[in-house]
Amino acid sequence: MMTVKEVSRLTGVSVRTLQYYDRIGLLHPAGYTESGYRLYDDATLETLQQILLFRELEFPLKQISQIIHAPDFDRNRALEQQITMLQLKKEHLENLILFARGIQLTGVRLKNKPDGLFFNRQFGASAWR
Amino acid sequence: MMTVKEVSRLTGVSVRTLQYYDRIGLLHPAGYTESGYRLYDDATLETLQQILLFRELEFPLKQISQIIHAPDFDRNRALEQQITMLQLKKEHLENLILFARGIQLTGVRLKNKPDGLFFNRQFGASAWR
DNA sequence: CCAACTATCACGGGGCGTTAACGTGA
DNA sequence: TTCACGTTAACGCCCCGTGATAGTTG
Repeated sequence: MMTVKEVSRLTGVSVRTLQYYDRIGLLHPAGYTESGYRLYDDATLETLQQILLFRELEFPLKQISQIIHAPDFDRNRALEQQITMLQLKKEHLENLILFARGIQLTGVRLKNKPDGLFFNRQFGASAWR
Repeated sequence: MMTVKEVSRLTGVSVRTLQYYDRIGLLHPAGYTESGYRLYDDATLETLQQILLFRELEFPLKQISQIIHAPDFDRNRALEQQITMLQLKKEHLENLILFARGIQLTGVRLKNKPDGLFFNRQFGASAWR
C-alpha cells in the first residue's frame, strides 16, 4: 500500500490531483488509515494509469469516469470519436497557422474584410480550444 | 451608434461577452446613454474586429489588450511567437492522434508500459490544452 | 521534539453561458 | 400596458494550483 506522495512521485500526478480524483469519484484509493490517510495498491495504480492515458488524449474527466467505471462502455467508439475530434482540432490549427502567416505578410488590415472572421463562419469557434 | 444587440448580431459575439470585455477594459463602448446602455460606433466595431482576429489566433485576452491598447507593442514579434506556439500545439496533436491510433490497434494494455506515459515525459502536458 | 507528511476547507482563474431580478424604450 | 430590449450581480463550468490551518507519522 502506498501513500499519496508515493503515487504522486511514481505517476507525476500531484497530490492535490489525487485528492481531487478521490473527491469526484474518478479514483478512490484502495482504503484509508484510521486517521484518514489515503492508501493505494497496485490495482488502483493501474486504474490511474488508464485514467492518465485517456486524460492525455484530452478526454474530459467525466467521460473518463464512464470509461473506467462503466464496464459495458463502448471504448472503441469513444476512442474513434476522440480521434475524429483531435483531427478536427488539428485541421483547425493548420488553418490558424496559415491565417496567421497571411497576416504576417499582409499586416493586420481589417478594413479589407469588414464582414467578420471567416473562421467563425466555418466552425463553431469556442469549441476548439 | 449601435446597441449591444446590434453589435452582437453583426459580429457574432454574445451580449455577455461584450459586457465582459467592457468590464475587463478590453473594449469599452464609445459611450453610454443616461440610463447606462452601451453604445458602439464604427471605430469600436473595428477595434472589436481586431480583438476577434487575435482571439481567433488563440491569444489570451490579456495579451490582446496589450496589443490593442499599447501603441508600441511589437505585434510582429507576438505574432511570430503565437505561430510557433500553434505549430507546437499542432505537432502535439499529431502525436496524440498517432498515439490514439496505436491504442485502437493494440487495445489499452497498460501492463506493457508501466513506466508512465511517454507524452508526459516529452512535454509539459497541461500547457497544451 | 521536529521534519515531513497528511487532511480538509476555500478561493482563484479564463472566458464566458446562464439564470435571476430589475429598469427602459417604443 | 405590453413586451422586447437593456442593465448588473452572481453562480456554474473544468481541472486542478495554491495557500491556510491543523492533525499524523516516524
